[in-house]
Amino acid sequence: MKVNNPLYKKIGIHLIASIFTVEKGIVKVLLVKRTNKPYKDKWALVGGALYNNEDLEEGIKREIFEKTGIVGIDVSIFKVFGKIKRSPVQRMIALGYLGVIDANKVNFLKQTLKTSDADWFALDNIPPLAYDHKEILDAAFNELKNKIVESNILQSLYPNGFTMPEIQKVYETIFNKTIDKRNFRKKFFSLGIIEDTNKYTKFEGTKPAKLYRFKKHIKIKNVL
Amino acid sequence: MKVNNPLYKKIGIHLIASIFTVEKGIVKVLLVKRTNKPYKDKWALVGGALYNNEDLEEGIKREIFEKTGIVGIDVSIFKVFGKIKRSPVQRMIALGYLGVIDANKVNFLKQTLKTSDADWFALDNIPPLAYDHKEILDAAFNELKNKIVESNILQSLYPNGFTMPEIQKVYETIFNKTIDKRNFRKKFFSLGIIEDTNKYTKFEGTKPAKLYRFKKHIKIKNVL
DNA sequence: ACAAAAGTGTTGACTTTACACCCATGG
DNA sequence: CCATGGGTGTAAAGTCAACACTTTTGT
Repeated sequence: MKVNNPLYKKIGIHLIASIFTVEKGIVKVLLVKRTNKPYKDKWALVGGALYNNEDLEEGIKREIFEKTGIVGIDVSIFKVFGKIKRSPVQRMIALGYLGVIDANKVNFLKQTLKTSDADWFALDNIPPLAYDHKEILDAAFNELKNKIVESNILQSLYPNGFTMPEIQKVYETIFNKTIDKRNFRKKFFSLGIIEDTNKYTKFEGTKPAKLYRFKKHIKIKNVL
Repeated sequence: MKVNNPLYKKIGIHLIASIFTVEKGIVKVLLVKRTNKPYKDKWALVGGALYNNEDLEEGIKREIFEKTGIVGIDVSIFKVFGKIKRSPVQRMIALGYLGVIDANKVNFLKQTLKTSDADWFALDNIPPLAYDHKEILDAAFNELKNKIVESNILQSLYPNGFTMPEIQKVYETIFNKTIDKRNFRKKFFSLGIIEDTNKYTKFEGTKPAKLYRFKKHIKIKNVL
């Protein structure tokens, strides 16, 4: 069978990742500078167009690799952006992806075939972005706030475990408010997504802090 | 600018709606029988391919109209289905939509240019479906259970208001369990999405039941 | 007057929030 | 010995689940 109706042609899929990190009380997102038209020399979220011979997951990972050199990052889809003119070239539907990594444990390329620069940007200091990427970024940050409550999305920030004070600070940063430490511990532990190691390490204080880690497999809560 | 990379071509978007109704304690979904290849003469969810000159919302409404004659139905996107071989014709990404209407207040066409039949099917009596529509339907029903908890998605079932006993029955049907009526009233009212009318009507009993209605503007929590 | 469904409150279990002091370590 | 952040419990308020009787109407 062949597709003949011209209205069905010339549609593409953008896979666009908002990759966040949290550092010293600041949430940052990874942006790259484009070298190609359209939006040449503009900053943009990491991503690009899906190939017709790859699955979505493959596609977003390939795009992240091509534009940053980063491999092994977990991202998940959270929203669809479909306005007719969101791309000036041809009709493109964007699938928004969300991920979190530790800026200190990842190396990314400053330049690739399609980018001339890459960097972390604090959310209150975002330069003008290509396409509708600002809208996508805002939606992604909003989704991040939902996701950290009952998932292990922060696991990639702490592959080797974390202390309560430090992860509490991440929550406080993302939610932009302070949380009582006794209540935070009780709640966070009772979610059942973390477990005790028997190690200790230091965060900000002089007293060693207990090290926790995310459980490997988190069961997703069903409404029913 | 032109798109040259052949890997970017030959991708299309399916817009696929799972349209539910609830009747006499049974949840049903609207299916249509296809007259075109592929999956000729198979039952399918309502939907089709997006045109490159229409917004997503326009597209799904056009598809619903073309395949059923129904207008004015509200649907919202809930998930993306992107496996490479989900369509045998060419690469298609499906956007899954979800809606609810009252089967008694809507008329749909048994035949259209692209369908030879249409009907409501109880969820435990679904025929073999085209494409991956069974998977889409299952995901949609699951999403329906989430959505009815904190949205006015059932509004279309009751444009003129509803009584507590009748809407409780809808909840019990969808969740397939009984609910204490005192607790149901308290919870449902406290959600803040409905309001009192001062009318009364009859449901199953002889005693008139108070009529409630959904508030006009509820912000709906979308998963996607 | 009776059948059938509508309507209404209270209690105990559990969850969430607010709040203050001692502990371990490095300098 | 003191400064710094790490670590801990309890009580009050709010939320959720279980449970039984009275009211209104049609026949």
